[in-house]
Amino acid sequence: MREFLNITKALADESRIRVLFALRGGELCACQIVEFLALAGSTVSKHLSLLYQAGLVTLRKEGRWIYYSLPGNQAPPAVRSALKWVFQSAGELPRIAEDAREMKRILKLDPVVLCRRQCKR
Amino acid sequence: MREFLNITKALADESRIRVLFALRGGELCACQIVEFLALAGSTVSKHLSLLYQAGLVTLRKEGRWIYYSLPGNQAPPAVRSALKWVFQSAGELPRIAEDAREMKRILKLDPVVLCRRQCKR
DNA sequence: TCAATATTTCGTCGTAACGCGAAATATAGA
DNA sequence: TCTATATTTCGCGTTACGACGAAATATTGA
Repeated sequence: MREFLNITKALADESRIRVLFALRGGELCACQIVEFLALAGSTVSKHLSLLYQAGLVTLRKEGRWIYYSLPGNQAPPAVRSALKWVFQSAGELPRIAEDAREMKRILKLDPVVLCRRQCKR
Repeated sequence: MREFLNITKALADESRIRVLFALRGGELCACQIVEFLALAGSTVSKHLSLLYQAGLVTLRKEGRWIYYSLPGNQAPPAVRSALKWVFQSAGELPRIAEDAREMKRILKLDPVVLCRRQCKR
């Protein structure tokens, strides 16, 4: 039950839903997600941690970057079906469409530049 | 987005998930759900209100009783698929199995007796 | 109409969640 | 080794949520 509620609680926040959709385009490093959500790095880190604990995202460390992505077929059935449900049910929402456009902009930027800009603050 | 989050937020609580499963056996009046959750009537009312606002349950008033049930095929797709997901993903949890046994006990009782008992408190 | 009763709404309290900035951790490269 | 940088952890304020009891609302039946 705890595990199942970890999933539902992780899904009960707009920022985290938006991250899941953003990851549909492929893996993203933390600094790209910070830029995308336009929240403090520490806040985004917490959101990603909750998604990770629920099993809704996986991560890959490469040097000092951490790349997040959606889990593959090895994920538990509850996670797989949760993601399937979210993508089917919320995929047409206006906010998600806007986010997709914003994501295109971010992907054109160099992650190195993003990180530097965020550290400056 | 608001509507979608109403659903995910409604699912992010153990009591409300348990109610959804309880309703799989058919409609229940509020006093039966109070007995089932073993919480204050006002608390249960709030839970049911959240589920109702999310569209995850429907209600039917009959005299001074209010019967809650799962929505039928007229429910929006997001709601239908949410319920399908919940029932598939959490159906095997131990807590849900215990609840099913407890529900059998409650169904043997007369709702009138339950209500009277709760009003006495 | 009046009393009983089924359910909700209101006011309050304690706890959990979201937000931030500052400090801590970890890695890369000079 | 030392510095820059990418990310997380920590501490704290504010807001949201779940719990309760008391009061309010609505309906039935005497």
